[in-house]
Amino acid sequence: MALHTGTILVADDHPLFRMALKQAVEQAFPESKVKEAESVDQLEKLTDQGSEFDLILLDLNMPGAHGLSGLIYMRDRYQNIPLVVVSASEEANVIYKAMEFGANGFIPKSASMDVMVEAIEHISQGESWLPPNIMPQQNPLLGEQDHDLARSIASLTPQQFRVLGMLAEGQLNKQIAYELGVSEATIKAHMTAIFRKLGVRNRTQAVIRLQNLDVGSIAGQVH
Amino acid sequence: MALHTGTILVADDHPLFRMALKQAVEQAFPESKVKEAESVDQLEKLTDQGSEFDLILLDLNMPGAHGLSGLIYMRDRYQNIPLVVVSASEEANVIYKAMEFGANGFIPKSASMDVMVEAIEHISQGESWLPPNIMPQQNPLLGEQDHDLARSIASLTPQQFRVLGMLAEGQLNKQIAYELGVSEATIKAHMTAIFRKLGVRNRTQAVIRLQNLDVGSIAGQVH
DNA sequence: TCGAAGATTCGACCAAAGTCTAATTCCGTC
DNA sequence: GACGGAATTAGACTTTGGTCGAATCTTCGA
Repeated sequence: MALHTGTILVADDHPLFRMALKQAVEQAFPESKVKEAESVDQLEKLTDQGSEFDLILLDLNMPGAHGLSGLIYMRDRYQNIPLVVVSASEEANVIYKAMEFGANGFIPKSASMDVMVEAIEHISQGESWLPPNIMPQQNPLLGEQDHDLARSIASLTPQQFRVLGMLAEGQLNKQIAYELGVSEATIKAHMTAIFRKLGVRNRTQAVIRLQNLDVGSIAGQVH
Repeated sequence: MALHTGTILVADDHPLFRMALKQAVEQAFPESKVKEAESVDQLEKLTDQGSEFDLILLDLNMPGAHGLSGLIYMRDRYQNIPLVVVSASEEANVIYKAMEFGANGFIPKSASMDVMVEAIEHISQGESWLPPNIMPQQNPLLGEQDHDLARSIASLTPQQFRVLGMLAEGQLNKQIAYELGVSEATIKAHMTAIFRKLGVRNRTQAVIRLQNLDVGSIAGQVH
């Protein structure tokens, strides 16, 4: 694993913040190359074109990454690459869950440049990193069904994950088909496949199942 | 407002915990009458039959109360009655939101009997009450759209709120119709009315809109 | 007591969602 | 370079969802 250099990917849809992250990376590793992506689609294009990365900084609020499901999906696709979650949220709950879903670190967007540099240095050395005020969580927050759901999401194909994301935004099959440039019949076929993998019967239940990821124990489990 | 006595309603689906709450109430106010309900439906039956209460202890995980939406709905229906949220969740976020949505107090289920008694005493005197480790929140957590949504939920009729709850569990119109003993056409009509009030076009968007209540800023707002 | 407004109910009709089958393309392996 | 399996695509068909108009029922105040 690259200790001093390598190619680092910054995936965030906010241009200013992407720039700040890039600077932090370059300060920590002057020799490193930094590439940028402003959506999950762009990120996948880069890797499809053969780009290889030694570290990914991932914003969970970015287009295409829908909360923790984006992390789960990415974690499975790039298993050997350290993955750092960058997020505006500083909820302890979210941070713990991100780590349990396999993030190598968590950098809050409110962090100072120095802290970001420090975090990146730690993580690139194979250590994990958490915000200073956050204690490492001992007892797992996630239950068996959470991991089931994670496995389901990880098993989605790229196109299916894209479709699921648009479903989670409440779009109609017709709209999704138009945006992806395929027929409505195709989207329906993807939907059926997604429902099978998530273990639900229809789109409403799919959305409910997904929301349990982020909400978790707050509102109690649905029987 | 009854300072020393009155009728108090304990609404919780867990029998053991209902008993514990009842004891706490009787210890705080030996003169008081305690009535019990194990679902929102039962609670509404009691008030429909003319019962009047001076304080309601409400569990948000109870059947029929779907998270914070249950609080919003109840708060609007019984505006002059102090409403205390009792919940297994101790997330600061949830507590603050509950208070912003008009709860008069928040009692975590992990609290000791003494603490519960103290909380009930405070609230019955018109004061608010929070768990000891929770600081009163200064800046509002909720945005304008949250209050819009709250107004929408408050404007639902009892039957519509029931239907919305079952929708949020992922049930089909057919199933909801069967459970409520009406025709499927009726449920569809309720759905249309609910969508209008929530400002959405279909059931999937309705579920998404509701989830923003509980999740709030955790995963960021949808475009 | 008599409306008036809202709540609840329902049937008919149209739109959207979901399933099944199957063709085509893509990718890694032998 | 051919083969096999998975992904993507799509058409035909069935089921579910959603809107409209309208009939009862309730409730509350004139």
